Amino acid sequence: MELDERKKKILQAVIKNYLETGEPVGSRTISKYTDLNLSSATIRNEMADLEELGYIFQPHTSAGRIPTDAGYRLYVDDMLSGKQEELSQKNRKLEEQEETLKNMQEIMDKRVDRIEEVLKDMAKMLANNTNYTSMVSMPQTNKNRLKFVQLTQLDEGKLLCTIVLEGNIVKNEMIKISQNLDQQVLLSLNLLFNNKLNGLTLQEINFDMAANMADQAGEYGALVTEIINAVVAAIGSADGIEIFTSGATNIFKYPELSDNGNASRLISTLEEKEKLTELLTDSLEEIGENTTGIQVYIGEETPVNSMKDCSVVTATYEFEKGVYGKIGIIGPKRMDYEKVLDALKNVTGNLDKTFKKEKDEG
Amino acid sequence: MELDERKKKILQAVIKNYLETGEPVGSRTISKYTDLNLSSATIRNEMADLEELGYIFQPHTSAGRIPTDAGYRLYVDDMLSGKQEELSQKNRKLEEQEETLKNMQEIMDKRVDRIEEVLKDMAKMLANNTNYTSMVSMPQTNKNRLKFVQLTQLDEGKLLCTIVLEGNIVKNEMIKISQNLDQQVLLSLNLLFNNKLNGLTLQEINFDMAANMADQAGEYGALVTEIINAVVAAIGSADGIEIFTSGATNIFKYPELSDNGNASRLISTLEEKEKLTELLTDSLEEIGENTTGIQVYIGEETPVNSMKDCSVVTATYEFEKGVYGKIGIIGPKRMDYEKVLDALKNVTGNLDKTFKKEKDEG
DNA sequence: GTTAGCACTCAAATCAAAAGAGTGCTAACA
DNA sequence: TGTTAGCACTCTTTTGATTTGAGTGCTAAC
Repeated sequence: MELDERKKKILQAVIKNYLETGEPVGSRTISKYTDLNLSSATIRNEMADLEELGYIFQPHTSAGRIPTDAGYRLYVDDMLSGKQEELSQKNRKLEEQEETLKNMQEIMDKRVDRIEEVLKDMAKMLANNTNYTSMVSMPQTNKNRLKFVQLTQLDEGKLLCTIVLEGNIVKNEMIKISQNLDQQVLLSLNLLFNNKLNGLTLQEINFDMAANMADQAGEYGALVTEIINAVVAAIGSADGIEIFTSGATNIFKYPELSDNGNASRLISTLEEKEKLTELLTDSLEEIGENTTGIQVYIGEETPVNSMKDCSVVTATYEFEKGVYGKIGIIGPKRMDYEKVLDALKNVTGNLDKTFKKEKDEG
Repeated sequence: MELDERKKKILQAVIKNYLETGEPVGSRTISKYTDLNLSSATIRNEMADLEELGYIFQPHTSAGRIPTDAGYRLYVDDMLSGKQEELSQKNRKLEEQEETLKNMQEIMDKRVDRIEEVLKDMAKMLANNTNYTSMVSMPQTNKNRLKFVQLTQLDEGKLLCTIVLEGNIVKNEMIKISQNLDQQVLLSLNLLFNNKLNGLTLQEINFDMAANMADQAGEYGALVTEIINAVVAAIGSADGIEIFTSGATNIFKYPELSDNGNASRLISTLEEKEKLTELLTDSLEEIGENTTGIQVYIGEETPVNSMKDCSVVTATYEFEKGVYGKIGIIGPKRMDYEKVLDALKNVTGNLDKTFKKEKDEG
């Protein structure tokens, strides 16, 4: 048995209907809903086939059908392959997105210096707009270049190390030192670091270089090593992957996500954030020019256990050349994929533009 | 009718029992539970009186009694007045707190530079330990003194302003400037700011001073004003009151907080955080030497709407002289007040010590 | 290949009855 | 006069039986 055109149409009708209502859909509904002009009996036969093929299933004997993960997958892949895209996009843009776009502009016009703020606002807007939960990761710094280091003696035995990365991400590290430094020494250390480390990525600051610099610093060798460690830690520290979430409570709008202690588990994951990194760091390397950087996890496909009843859609934005961040949506499997994909494309597009502009003028 | 000793004992018994079980408690239970040696019938009479006095009530005719807000209030006030404190504290210390204390030490031994980290860890530990939700506010900066300002030219037209407050709270502001500055000017500007503003609070940096400094700066007057504004904004900005929460999902352990959409409302408040400021900024001024800085809101007493079924206990810690932060617990009205009060006292005590030590050695 | 018709299945809603916890009140008791 | 035993009463919760209704699969006819 294979999936002919009619079966495909019926499957799509089932899914669309289920997305809207959240109720299992029966043959009678489809018989009216589509323009196929088939009786419910015929639809029933076809649906039995679709069930056998693994695209839909019945929660119990006397209920309508619900899409399986495979069913959703087919549906989403179809959508991603872009056959219906132009059409739907046009419709949406006109109807809904108008105000979305206005909001977005507003957020972007905000002081652009503060990426964190921008991203948080973005997440909030996305969550409000889609009625799902959203998450954003700060641009991954592990490929980011060091732009500037500034050492300042703050107290006896305390050195404030201000580290600026390409794209003006600022980090502060406090270093405890055993010896006190006079202004002169501090100045030359500052020079040393900016000369040697400027423009380097985390990977490029390797052991050799550190040893080399320590040598060069003579009696301050130990200190230099200490400082390099701090810089490295600041840039690439494991908790460098900062993630913000928004709209966690939207999950209460979908009983399948909030009943039976699911809410607790889900919100726990959102609160702890560690698991989210799996969704937002994964496969950054795989992104080529040809793909959109969009990834869809449906149900069991997600690597996060508490989200096996969810679908997760993530998209990649480019902060600057080679430095990416991700933005994602978490919702029920019966989410409005079309809307979500549109919204994400929109947002990442805008982010890309904003950061590019920012960079050009800076 | 008044509240004699026996009634008080019975009320306490009712509350204690209810705290443990979460079920309405009946006369028979009390008759056995207490050492009063009274029959259930007698207890019933007394309970009827207590109900009339407004300290307990029946959810329905054939159920046991539950404490009212007033009942809880009496109970908590009694506890706060410290009559039974010594006894219970000793018991607790021995039984439970031992590992708590060990945890705390561990957290405190962490790099102390990072208040934010310390506070977050503290909140997490508190939540885990009490099984309630916790929140912490960063020390209020609006009374904090400026310690150090550092201006750095970052790009064309961009000035990075690193601001360190007493207690080593570091903030970064990015300032867009119209004119470019050479190294020499930057140096003297740095000197100017550190000479003039060092050690001042937000209040002490007033208009006169700003005008004065602008005058003194000659052709850079406009720029100086711009920078002072940035400094002031950085210190006192409305979003300066940072709040961290932890253990939000603990509310699912208490049906009265999670049923009927309560969970959604509560977690929403925790996520948005704005409302929490009402709990964590309120009445900082009222704290004298004599009080412990502990505040208990029971049910309707809380200023936050979504928490009318909760009790909130907050405590104040001293970050440094005159600079306070707060730490709080949100739980059901039937929370274990004794445990919570102990835990909070413990934590604030430790925070005070840590920050004092930190300051002394710095 | 399509459809009408019908028997069948099973979840969900409805309803009635029973169980159980706890009370208030009365009458007896010390 | 305060305390207690006893009992009728109330109201929630549990349980079980019945009904309802949506939807199916199958068969036979078109």
